[in-house]
Amino acid sequence: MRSIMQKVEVLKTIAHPVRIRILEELLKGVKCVSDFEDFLEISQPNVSQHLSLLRRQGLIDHYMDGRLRCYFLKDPIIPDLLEILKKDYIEELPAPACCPVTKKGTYPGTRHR
Amino acid sequence: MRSIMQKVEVLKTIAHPVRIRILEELLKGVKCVSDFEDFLEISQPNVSQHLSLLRRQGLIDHYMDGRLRCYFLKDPIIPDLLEILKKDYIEELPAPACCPVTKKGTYPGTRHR
DNA sequence: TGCAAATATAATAATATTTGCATATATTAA
DNA sequence: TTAATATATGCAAATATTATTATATTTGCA
Repeated sequence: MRSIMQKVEVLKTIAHPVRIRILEELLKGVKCVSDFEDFLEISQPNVSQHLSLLRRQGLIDHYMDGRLRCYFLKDPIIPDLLEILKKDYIEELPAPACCPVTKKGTYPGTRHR
Repeated sequence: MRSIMQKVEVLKTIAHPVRIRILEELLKGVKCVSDFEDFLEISQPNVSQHLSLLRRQGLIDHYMDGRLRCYFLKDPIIPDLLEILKKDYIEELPAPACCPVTKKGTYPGTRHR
């Protein structure tokens, strides 16, 4: 099981527009740095920076393909997370029945919304 | 569908040790502020701060129960995300066959690991 | 009415993150 | 060997996040 801090690390690592797009792209298959450079329209050093953060966190890995570096997904949590983020949720969660007992005792409650 | 930026917002909001613990606790049921104060052993303003961020992002909501504020989960993505974070993954993802064609052409590749 | 409990808000200070830019390194091709 | 391509690294400026302290608001009750 991941510790709380490991969970936080994974989430923080993914929580960036460029990195989400990199991961979504890697879900489709292997890509090299210059592929991302075109696709994301950001500078090469910036692409490398994001890739190397993702790699440090163990979320992706790469192999050498001549002079290209081919990146691919490594941590199995990624496809699952991306799928949930893509999913359409229609309904909110059911609001709990009013009013469960809390530490301080129960009062007649009025719903906020 | 959530936009990229909405995905980033959700992830960033969850990516904090205190907020993960708040959400995990709310998964079990309704809790009021002072419950969290004891449970998390942080100051009341700090609890309120995290709760109000979670509420601003639409992840939780509350109702009044006398002078208590009872918080509960609202966004249905939360239980799904928490479940995935809890899950134990044994194996890494299978490494892709070496070497798919990339934009720049294919070279005889050597695996990095 | 007025007080106390529960909670929220605001301002601040400390810290962490992100970004852009310049430069360094490594490999290959000519 | 040199030029070109691919990638990595270091650093400073801009920005964001966090915890803390002080203060405000709301509610129930005496």
